[in-house]
Amino acid sequence: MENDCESLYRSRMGKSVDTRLRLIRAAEQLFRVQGFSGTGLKQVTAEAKAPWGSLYHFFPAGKAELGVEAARWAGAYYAEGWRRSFGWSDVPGEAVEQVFLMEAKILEGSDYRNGCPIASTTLDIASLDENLRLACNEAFDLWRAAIVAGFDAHGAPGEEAEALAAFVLSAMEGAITVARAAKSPEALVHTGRYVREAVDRAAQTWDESR
Amino acid sequence: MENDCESLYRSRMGKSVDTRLRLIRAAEQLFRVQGFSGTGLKQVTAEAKAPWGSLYHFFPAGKAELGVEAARWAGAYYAEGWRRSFGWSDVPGEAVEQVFLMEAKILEGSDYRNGCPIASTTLDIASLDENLRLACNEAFDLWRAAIVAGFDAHGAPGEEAEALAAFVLSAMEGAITVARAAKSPEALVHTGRYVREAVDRAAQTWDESR
DNA sequence: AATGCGTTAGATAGATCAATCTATTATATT
DNA sequence: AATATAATAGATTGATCTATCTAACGCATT
Repeated sequence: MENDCESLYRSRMGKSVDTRLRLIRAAEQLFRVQGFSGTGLKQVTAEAKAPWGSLYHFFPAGKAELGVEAARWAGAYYAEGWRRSFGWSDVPGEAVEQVFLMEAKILEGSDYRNGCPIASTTLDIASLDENLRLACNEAFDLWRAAIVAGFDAHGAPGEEAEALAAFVLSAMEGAITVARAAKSPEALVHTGRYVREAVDRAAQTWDESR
Repeated sequence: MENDCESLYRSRMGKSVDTRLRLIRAAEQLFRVQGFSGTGLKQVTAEAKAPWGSLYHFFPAGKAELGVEAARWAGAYYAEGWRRSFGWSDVPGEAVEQVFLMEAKILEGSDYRNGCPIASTTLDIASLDENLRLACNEAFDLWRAAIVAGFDAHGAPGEEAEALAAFVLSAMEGAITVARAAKSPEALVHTGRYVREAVDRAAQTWDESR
């Protein structure tokens, strides 16, 4: 419903959407580095090169609303990343491990600052703001669904695909956290290997001829 | 060095250590619920029922120092928990899965507020304060070492024990995060099961007769 | 040209933040 | 008992935070 309004809105207006999107993306990037609570709105407008007045023009409910939109944006964007990753290999375990290794590269390339905006927002605010918690959960759910779809395409039974995807997503999120604390890719590399083995083993029982 | 000073200090003084420890524990608990940046020092003193002046008496460097001590306390405390958990079962995979299920109970019993103080501090501040990052990393390292010791006791080769422990720890941290966003134990239950299977499979190759 | 609306612009308020400061109370040692 | 030091107590400061407010600007359509 709101999405329909939004896309209609976007098709009519031009420049303003840029500002709105720049604010969302700046928030999302800052939340990755320093969390939701650690990020000030002044900093968001500065990073987005957006005027202060525009922030409350586009997000009348303030920081919480911006957080929800940042979570939605990250949810949709990285779900697409997961979808693409399953095209990297016909072996689902291999594709999943590649995501871990790619994430390790991203962390290394950003001095371990470029983490997950959903995880940091969840740990900061999920217990205090129900709307933000739901937005974070929906982002995780989109990612989980993308992983499930990747397993489904290889004939995985629905229930196993769901459980396995929850495991893959959890392992990824935790490995990012541990790797950031250590400033080392080790957690991602080791976790990625064990996750791949688990996926490969599960995939052996799947019916590829479906 | 500082630890020697501290224990000497503690053996002489009585009540003050209570206050100091109450501040650390209050900080640790608040960081779990709402993260490092989301927690105000006023709130810490209120929760600890400690006078404001005592905070800067015991932690002259302020919030960062309190965060380091909270991370150290959590590191030592939960390392002991991991150590105990390996006494719960002779099968290491079973013991590890029990930790996942116990964590699920802790989350359920706290309305999914009682998360990991190290993870939330890492995602909030690890990129901005090197001392805090190191303290978080040391906490994760203590936990990882405790898990390694559990595997070693079953004859695991050192290198495999290290990698497997990094995987177990990452999966646990991520599952807590995802479970909190969902307000559901599912991520912990599913992740715990796949982690147990991975540990069991690895343990089959270990020499129990050492 | 005039009108209307979306957007920009930034000053400002009011609350809260971390941190500093002085003074008082409690405790241990001499 | 006297002294020194640790700990308590809380007022206060200056910075920063979120949010509100008014005014101006840009750009359509009329």
